[in-house]
Amino acid sequence: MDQRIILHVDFDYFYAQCEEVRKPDLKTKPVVVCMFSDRGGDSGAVATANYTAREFGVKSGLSIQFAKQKLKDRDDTAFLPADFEYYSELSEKYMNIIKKFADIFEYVGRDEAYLDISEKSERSFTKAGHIGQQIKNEIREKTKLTCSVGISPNKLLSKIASDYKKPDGLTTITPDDVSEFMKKLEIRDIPGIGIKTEQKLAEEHIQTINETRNLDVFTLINMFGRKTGTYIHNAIRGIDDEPVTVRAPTLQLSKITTLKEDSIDYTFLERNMLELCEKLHSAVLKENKMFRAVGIHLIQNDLSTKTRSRMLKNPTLNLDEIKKTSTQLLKDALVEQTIPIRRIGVKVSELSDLEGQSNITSYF
DNA sequence: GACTAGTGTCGAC
DNA sequence: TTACGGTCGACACTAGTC
Repeated sequence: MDQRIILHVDFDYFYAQCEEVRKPDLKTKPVVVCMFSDRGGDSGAVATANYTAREFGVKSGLSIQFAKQKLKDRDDTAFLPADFEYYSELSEKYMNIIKKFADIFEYVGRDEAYLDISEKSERSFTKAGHIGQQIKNEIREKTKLTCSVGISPNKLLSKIASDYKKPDGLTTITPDDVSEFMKKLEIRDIPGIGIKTEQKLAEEHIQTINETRNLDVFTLINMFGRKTGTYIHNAIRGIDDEPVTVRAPTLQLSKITTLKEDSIDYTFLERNMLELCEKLHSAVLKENKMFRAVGIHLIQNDLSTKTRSRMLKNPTLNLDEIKKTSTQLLKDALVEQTIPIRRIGVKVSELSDLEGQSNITSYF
């Protein structure tokens, strides 16, 4: 097979950079973009923080309270509520700048994308490097933002590469570099290997990529299942065949909220659930989808989760169907419930496009 | 066995 | 020392059906 050249672009601390765009004087201050929960006060988590805030140990995922603690000596810190609509708007604009450099463009999230540039780079890593630099330059000129770019023979390595030097980095891994490059990595640098996988390996006294290499694929499959085991076996060797493809249509939509207070009271939970159903239904209409499954998600106050779901007879976009099914699932789930619920959510899945359907109906 | 439905877990952003 | 969001996709595992 011909050499592929894949490029991964990742905007640095994207949400915080977006805030700096509309308020440039933030640039000299610590900026923490927060997702406040409905519980009020400082309940919630950090979405992202700029590098000034990171110097104080603040990073995404931390509780807002903890972040405030760490930044208590910087009274100029901006703790801003996340404005996802605004970030999405900018993201769309910025992605359009990048798109034209790609043979195939894959949008991954507001702040990242994969580009297959095999043809455009004429399969030369030198030329690919020039393209990477061009992308960074154009983004900087047109948006004042910095991004980090990774270039390699596959998606996995390009993602690792874009993360390797941040912010404002450009890292290329040629096929000849792969083996040396992998040696420098920690297990957790591999996308898809998180805390649980790391712990499970540690239980077997496996702490490094090199030690993991000593496990044969059957052992890994035994530990993690067929797909995950095979994935890990390949990933630690820098092997990945996933093609860059245009983003697949959404498979599920959901709404979740943190309750004002922990509860096991059906009436209270139902009231919150019905509100979520309304919001979810709006999202379904906006996306022009029909659904054929409804599910609920309960997070108990020890952070353990309970989910219930049900397939419907036919695809529908009826709000009452969501309400009826989710409240019934809630009722069933609460039988013998002793642990109070902290967060509650509702989801629709098995989505299908309404567009084709409505065309057919209007045809008759 | 292949397939579907349902529950729970993990990981990424 | 703790503190803890919302959304989505992938997959493991189990049970039931044909």
